[in-house]
Amino acid sequence: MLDINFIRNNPDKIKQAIANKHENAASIDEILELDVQRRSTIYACEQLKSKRNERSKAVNELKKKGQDASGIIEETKKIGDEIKSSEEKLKGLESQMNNLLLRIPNVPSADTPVGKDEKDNVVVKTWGNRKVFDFTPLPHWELGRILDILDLERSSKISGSGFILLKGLGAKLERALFSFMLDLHTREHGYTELFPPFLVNRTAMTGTGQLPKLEEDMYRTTVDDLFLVPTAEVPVTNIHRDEIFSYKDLPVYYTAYTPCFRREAGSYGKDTRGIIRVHQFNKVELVKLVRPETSYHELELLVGNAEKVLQLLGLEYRIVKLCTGDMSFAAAKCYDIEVWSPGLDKFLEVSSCSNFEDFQSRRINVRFRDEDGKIGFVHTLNGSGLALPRTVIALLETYQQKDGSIVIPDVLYPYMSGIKVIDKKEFK
RNA sequence: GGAGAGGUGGCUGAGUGGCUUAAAGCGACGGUUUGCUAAACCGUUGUAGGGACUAAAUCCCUACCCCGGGUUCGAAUCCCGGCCUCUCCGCCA
Repeated sequence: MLDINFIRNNPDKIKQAIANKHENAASIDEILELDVQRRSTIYACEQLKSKRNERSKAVNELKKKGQDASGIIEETKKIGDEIKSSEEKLKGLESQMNNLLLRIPNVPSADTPVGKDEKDNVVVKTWGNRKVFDFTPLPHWELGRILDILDLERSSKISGSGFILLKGLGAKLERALFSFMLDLHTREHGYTELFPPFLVNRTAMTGTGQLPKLEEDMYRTTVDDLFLVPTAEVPVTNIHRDEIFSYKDLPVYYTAYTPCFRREAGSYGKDTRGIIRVHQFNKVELVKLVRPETSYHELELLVGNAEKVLQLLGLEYRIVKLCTGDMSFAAAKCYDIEVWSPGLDKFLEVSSCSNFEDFQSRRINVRFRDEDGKIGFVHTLNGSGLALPRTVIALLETYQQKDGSIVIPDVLYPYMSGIKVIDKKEFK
């Protein structure tokens, strides 16, 4: 959520930013109009309350002296009625304004390229060499079928399409990967590991910005109005809601593994083969709460932490700076990390690392007190470190051999009980 | 799920309708004293919104004792609803 004072002082800047994100800017003028009404109503209402407080004291004085106060009481009753109607009016104005404010996207950072869609993103880095095969590399779903580690026919039997059933060493590889990632981020990168709830309430979902805009993309339990987490960002960022940090306690680095649940409404027919786009997947998330002046530096560090996973796994990737049109609702700046898939012959997004500045912290009311005792909103950041299915795709496809077996990268040996190759018994 | 108890400032904890501007203590911060530390003593101590002006400082007002309603001239206090915590019982991995 943007600061109403900021909107009041920079309406044109914000309208431009919204246009660059391809969202509807019409509500800015409406918000400003509501704000004027709101403030004059507050003023009127507080004048009345002040008057009432004065009268009540006078009643008490008279009663103490044993005098009759019925005149003042009658008069003050009327003030009470006026206050009530004034408060109702104010409540209406505030909820209208708030509803509009919650739907205003964040303003992109100054160095974010202005653009329409993913074609206008800018590649800022590439890492690793293109793997050369002396045979035609298979896509992961073929490898998964041959090795009997991925069974999409049976997962659709129990859940439907877009759900993954891993078997044998495929299941073990999944567990190995997120354990490896968590250990890397906690041991080498200074993150504290969390294991949060997978169901969260509506307030948490609104705090990080998934609601109200993306409700149709979330799985919701109707009886209790709880949502299955679409990313660990939601529970983790919301942990410190309504808290004030001491400057001594910042920055805060959290990492968490969770499954992620997404209905992917509106993306039917896209990436339907294999496990490129699924309704449930595993992910290790990185979340930071930092001082505002450090947040852009922290974003670079966070991207580096996520990259490290791919470097250690020896997988080719590139980093893309997203343009205004391709960026998410809440982000001010965003890098995507894309891993190379030899079987699909394209890059796949495995991480999206964003600085939200104070957009989320305003919604969830997370602040800090600096050395001078001044209070301000923290900046929040997050990024995947990494999302599992596409990492698995790249790993299987990159390390496949002619007979379909998979060579495990050595950093994973300890997590695979020393197993170095996934192969089908028939190949032995 | 049943029965009971509770939710007050950074923390502990008083407070049964106006003498509360929320007591007291602890902590934190500042000062005095001190070779240093400690102790003692003195002082300070929340958040948000609105206004005085354009900004900062300052001042004034309003709100906030879990949340939302209600009663009342007046609510931390009384009433109703909700959420959460604790204890016991039941059920359960």
